[in-house]
Amino acid sequence: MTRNVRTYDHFCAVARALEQVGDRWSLLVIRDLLTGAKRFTDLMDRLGGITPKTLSQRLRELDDAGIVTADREPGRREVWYRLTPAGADLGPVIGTLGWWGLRHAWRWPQAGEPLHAEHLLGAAIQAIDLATDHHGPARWHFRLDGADYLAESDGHEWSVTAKAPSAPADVTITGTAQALVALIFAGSDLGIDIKGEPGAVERFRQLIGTMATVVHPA
Amino acid sequence: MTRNVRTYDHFCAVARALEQVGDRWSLLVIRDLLTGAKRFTDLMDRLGGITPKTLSQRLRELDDAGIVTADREPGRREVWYRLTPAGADLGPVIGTLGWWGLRHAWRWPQAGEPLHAEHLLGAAIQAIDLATDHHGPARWHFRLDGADYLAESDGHEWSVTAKAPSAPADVTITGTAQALVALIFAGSDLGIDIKGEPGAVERFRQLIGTMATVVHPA
DNA sequence: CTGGATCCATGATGATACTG
DNA sequence: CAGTATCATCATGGATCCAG
Repeated sequence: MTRNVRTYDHFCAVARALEQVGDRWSLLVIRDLLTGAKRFTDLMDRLGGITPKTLSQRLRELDDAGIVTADREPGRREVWYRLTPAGADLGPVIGTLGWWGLRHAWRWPQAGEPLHAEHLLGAAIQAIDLATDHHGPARWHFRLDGADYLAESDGHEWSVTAKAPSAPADVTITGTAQALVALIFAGSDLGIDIKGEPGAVERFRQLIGTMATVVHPA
Repeated sequence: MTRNVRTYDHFCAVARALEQVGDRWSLLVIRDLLTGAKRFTDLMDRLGGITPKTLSQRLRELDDAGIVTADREPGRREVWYRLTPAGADLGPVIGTLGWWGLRHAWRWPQAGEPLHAEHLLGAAIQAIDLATDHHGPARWHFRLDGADYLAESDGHEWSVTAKAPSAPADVTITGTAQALVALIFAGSDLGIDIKGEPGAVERFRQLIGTMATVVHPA
């Protein structure tokens, strides 16, 4: 199988970018690597519906393009895929795409549709960043479905990382991704535990509902 | 032929957005409509390599998605395609994609590669916006290969429109797109005529070369 | 001449099963 | 765990043709 070298042959930066990341699934692979390195099967889990053939092909193409690298260590079975600096620079592309999708192509969770916490958190953070005037620092530790996520802002830029915080967070949220949807869209605390200083918890509660206010349900 | 309903079935704003605009050519159609309404054959010209079948299919899909509308007037042969407000909201997506492409996937113009002035201008404006600290207003009128373009900034946001300015511009640049490439990348004035107040012309000259400084040639 | 539609060839993707 | 092999299907490209 040779590299998919389908090009547009336009003298245009947008076309050049799409030649690298415009194939089906490519940007979703990058989306899932933005929160940290993942193994092949981690990606298979999150990219519900992709076939192993397509995933390995995309990873190889992204590697060739200098967007992804594969960490292989002798004596270890696992291969960890992570973004290169050029790959990490695609963050704003995913960000603007998600922001548009949130406002113009949203749909309520469908029956049987996989619900991954980090996809939800990515959209929530994007909505807070672009639709509120909150620009203070924040560190929120989510423990959802048994996995840890750290959402933090330095006052300018937000990030979501799939790991437990090394230093204590302002707010710790424990529960399921499903229950977090209910908190965001209905303000319901059912199945969610929120801990932290009263002021920080209050700020979190105010901000986390932002996503519900910008969605244009289809 | 039925609508291409291929979905990802992820509960994720990025995936939802890609279901609407992730098909091959879709974002390039939108790129070319960002500078103003175009006819079918205008788009065929700019989207070098697309087949009429694919273009009409994409336009129909984007229409169904509420991103594009077709203006048909009785007694007029032409159909003018333009972006809806939701379509215009994709501007930042094209912008970040082009900005990434400029830095990480640039390539010098290839022999026989079509060179369209508006694609060049879009990238130049993006580079000036993100790589300089120039945030004053500007109005530049380009007349390239016989077509008019207005690039303007209100001090916050840049835009490129494929039309002659209604009010006088600060600077008027006349020549070919090919010669503009030489100006940007080599500082060469050959084949380019620049008119305007000395201060405005000087600012233009300083800024227009920005693109050359951020490119990472492949 | 614009705005497509049609036919066929090819190549990309999907489904399923299987392996080092 | 990290893929590959095989087969089926569907989207896209190339060329051509046609209606208003």
